[in-house]
Amino acid sequence: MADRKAKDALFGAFASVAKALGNGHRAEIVDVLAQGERSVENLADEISQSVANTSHHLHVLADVGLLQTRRSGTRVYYRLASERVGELWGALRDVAVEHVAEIEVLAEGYLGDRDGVEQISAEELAARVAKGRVVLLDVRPFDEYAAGHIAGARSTPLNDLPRLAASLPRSREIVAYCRGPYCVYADDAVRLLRKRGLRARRLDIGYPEWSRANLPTEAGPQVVRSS
Amino acid sequence: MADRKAKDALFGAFASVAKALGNGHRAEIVDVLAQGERSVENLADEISQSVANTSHHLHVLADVGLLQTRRSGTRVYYRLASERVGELWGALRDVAVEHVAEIEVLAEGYLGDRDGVEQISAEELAARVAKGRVVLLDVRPFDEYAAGHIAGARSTPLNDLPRLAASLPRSREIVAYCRGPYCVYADDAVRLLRKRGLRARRLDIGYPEWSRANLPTEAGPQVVRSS
DNA sequence: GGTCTATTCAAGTGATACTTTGAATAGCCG
DNA sequence: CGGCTATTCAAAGTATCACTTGAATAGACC
Repeated sequence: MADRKAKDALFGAFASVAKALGNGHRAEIVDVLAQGERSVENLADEISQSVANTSHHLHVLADVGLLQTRRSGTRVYYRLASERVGELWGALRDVAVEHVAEIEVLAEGYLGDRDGVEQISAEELAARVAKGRVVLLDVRPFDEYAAGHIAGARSTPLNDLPRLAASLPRSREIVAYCRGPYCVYADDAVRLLRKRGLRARRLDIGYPEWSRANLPTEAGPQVVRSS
Repeated sequence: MADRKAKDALFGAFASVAKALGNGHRAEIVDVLAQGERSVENLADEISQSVANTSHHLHVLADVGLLQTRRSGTRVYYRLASERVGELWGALRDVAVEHVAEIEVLAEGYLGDRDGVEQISAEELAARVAKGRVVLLDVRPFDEYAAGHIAGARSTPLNDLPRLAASLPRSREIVAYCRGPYCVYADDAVRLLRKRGLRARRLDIGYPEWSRANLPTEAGPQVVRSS
């Protein structure tokens, strides 16, 4: 084949995208950015890295085109370059969960024992929300809620949950959701609510997956901020 | 956060899948295996690498769980661990095409000038096949055709095409397809047919994408082998 | 000018990735 | 069993890259 070199170059370019995602910190960055844009400092804090190092990783992702930036005053905000990048991240995570043996163990190590954290599927939740049978709590930080949330959800950041738990109805089931299937927030929320005797489950996916499935969403602080 | 280490480990495991795909040769291997299982020797030949090196790369992919093997006599056959791996590869390629700037150039370098290689979308083809308006040619190697092909397609490996071109009808449009949107076979076929004055276009995707879209397929050499 | 944020640079650290070679293994065939 | 083939393994060679840190710089705002 005369064009072996050209073929290698083309597939090398395809592989460059995978290479950019092939680092734990960068994977985490993409996971966070799937919730919405973030400043460098904010991201650095989220992934527990120095600003310089975070900036470096952001450039690796931006150089292959996975991220875009916006400047506002002294801050630079990064976001996923398109919806498809979020889909790719989701596909990558799903394949990892299905095929990487140790993930089950690592997930339990991070999320804790999931006995007692019952899950509810997106289909079932969608049906129940439509019938008004469920109190739906978005337990992510408020900014992420404001950037977009499941239709009908109420913002209840994890910090505020202990205070607000008393006001939740005992007669209806409570469902909590957060960033994704491997985010701790909803698990923690469910454990807290159950300890107080409330009926609570967590959605088995997060907001980005819900949104990508074209299920109903809203944006902006339309529901009263819990503060 | 007390569980920073656990979180790093979990996301590191997610990233390990991307790392495995982060090499041109391995990306090419996955692309080939999306057509069906292959022996090591066969793959080595396809990607123009030594058997030992190919075996090494196969193990990298198999170690993270992306591939599975089957032994038959003295040969070992590798295949994608699941349909989802093929989807992941497709998502990766799509994101690369959309966001990696140089891919357009590299693709032209490999596929050649695509003026004169008109494309047809899957939707349009599906409609036309249903109405019998199209002669559909699978220009991949026969084994891949036998493993699965678009319903109604005829196997016409590129090598055999010059000989068979004369028997193709001038009254109907001819559509060729192959392994994927960045496979040369269909482009070469269209150029050859056009040179002979036939009306030919290429499908803008390949068999794996068609199959994943749940469009009609068949398996086995049901249509007479062109040989 | 002073402050804040982000980027860049230089440097250290450590290691990893890819390929080739030659030998070893495992199964087939006569 | 002995010879054959296909694949794997181990080791070595090669090259280079990846990640992190701390300090310097640049740009924007007040």
